[in-house]
Amino acid sequence: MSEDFDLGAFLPYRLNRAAELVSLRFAAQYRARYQMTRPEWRALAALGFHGRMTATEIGAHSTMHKTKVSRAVKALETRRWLRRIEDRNDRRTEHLELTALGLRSYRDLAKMAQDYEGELASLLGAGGLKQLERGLTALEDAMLSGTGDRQPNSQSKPVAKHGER
Amino acid sequence: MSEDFDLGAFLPYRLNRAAELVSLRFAAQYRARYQMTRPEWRALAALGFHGRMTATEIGAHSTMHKTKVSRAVKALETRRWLRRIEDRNDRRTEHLELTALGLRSYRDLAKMAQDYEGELASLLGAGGLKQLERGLTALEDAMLSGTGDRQPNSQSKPVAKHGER
DNA sequence: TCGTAACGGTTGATTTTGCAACTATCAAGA
DNA sequence: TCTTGATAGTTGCAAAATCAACCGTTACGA
Repeated sequence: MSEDFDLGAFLPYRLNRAAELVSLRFAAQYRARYQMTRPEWRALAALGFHGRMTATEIGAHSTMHKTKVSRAVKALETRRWLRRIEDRNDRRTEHLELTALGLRSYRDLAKMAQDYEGELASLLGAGGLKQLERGLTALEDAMLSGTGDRQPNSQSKPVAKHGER
Repeated sequence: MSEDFDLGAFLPYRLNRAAELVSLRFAAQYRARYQMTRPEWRALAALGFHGRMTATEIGAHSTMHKTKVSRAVKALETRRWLRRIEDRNDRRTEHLELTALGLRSYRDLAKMAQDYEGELASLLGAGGLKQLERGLTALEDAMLSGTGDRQPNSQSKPVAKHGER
């Protein structure tokens, strides 16, 4: 059966699995506490951590598609956790900023995140954690700078479907 | 703003990002070549690699929800890439097996996967790869054995037999 | 040998996503 | 000024993921 391809060792497979295991557990926490979705938490975290930023910046930062960001922002706005501030020089963009309410929630969630991180760290042990972090750093560097953009077209027959324009 | 929580270093965040970057690029390949979805590729890979197995086993292995597996299997069956084999002792379960056609596609895809893995490895460098792998192993061990909790499945199973490696 | 609970798997409804097309704005030329 | 082409962000819609209920079957204790 197995020829020489080892599925269990295949990096995308392992990474996905790991990411799922790690983030689902945390997602369950903020979901239970605030009924918030993952994109919402991500946007909130970005804003809380970096302070005022635009939707596009949030997207770039958290690798979320702009529609996801748009909807997450709308949801947070509805909760009155953030407000939009227009740019005087460019009326297309809007700067986003957490309200006091939003900031409070952010702090609470950041605390939870830290706790969770500590939990993970102790589960992993110092050695495992360090290796994982280094490995991830290497990967990030490789993926982002190594090949420039993110259009996947290395080898393989393209059967381009949509696309023109 | 930032207090002491560092979003950019938050493990779930980094892992998700990494997993996305790595698997999306590969997903684009098999999608372009065979018009197949991620669950389909996963099911195919599991079957191709492990040989005959049941839908539940596939799910346990690839951490896919049973409905996802069910639909992926149906799709693969429609393509005539797999066949169902009934169990003589238990008429609820069905064993799944790739057809010759399915096996051929699996081999082709496994080849692509290997190529991709090689590409990743060279991007990462020997050191980075090794660290990432070790870190992932540590994480897997920690998450799976460290705390018995499993996914939020309505019908959870008693600790899947992860003969994994 | 019932009755009940659990299991393997499927289906339909609901929610979430991703893509494409759209609005509105800006910027640079001709 | 009038085009043409980007850019920021939103929205409609179709594909995909999730959830809950379901069917037929099996396991097991009373």
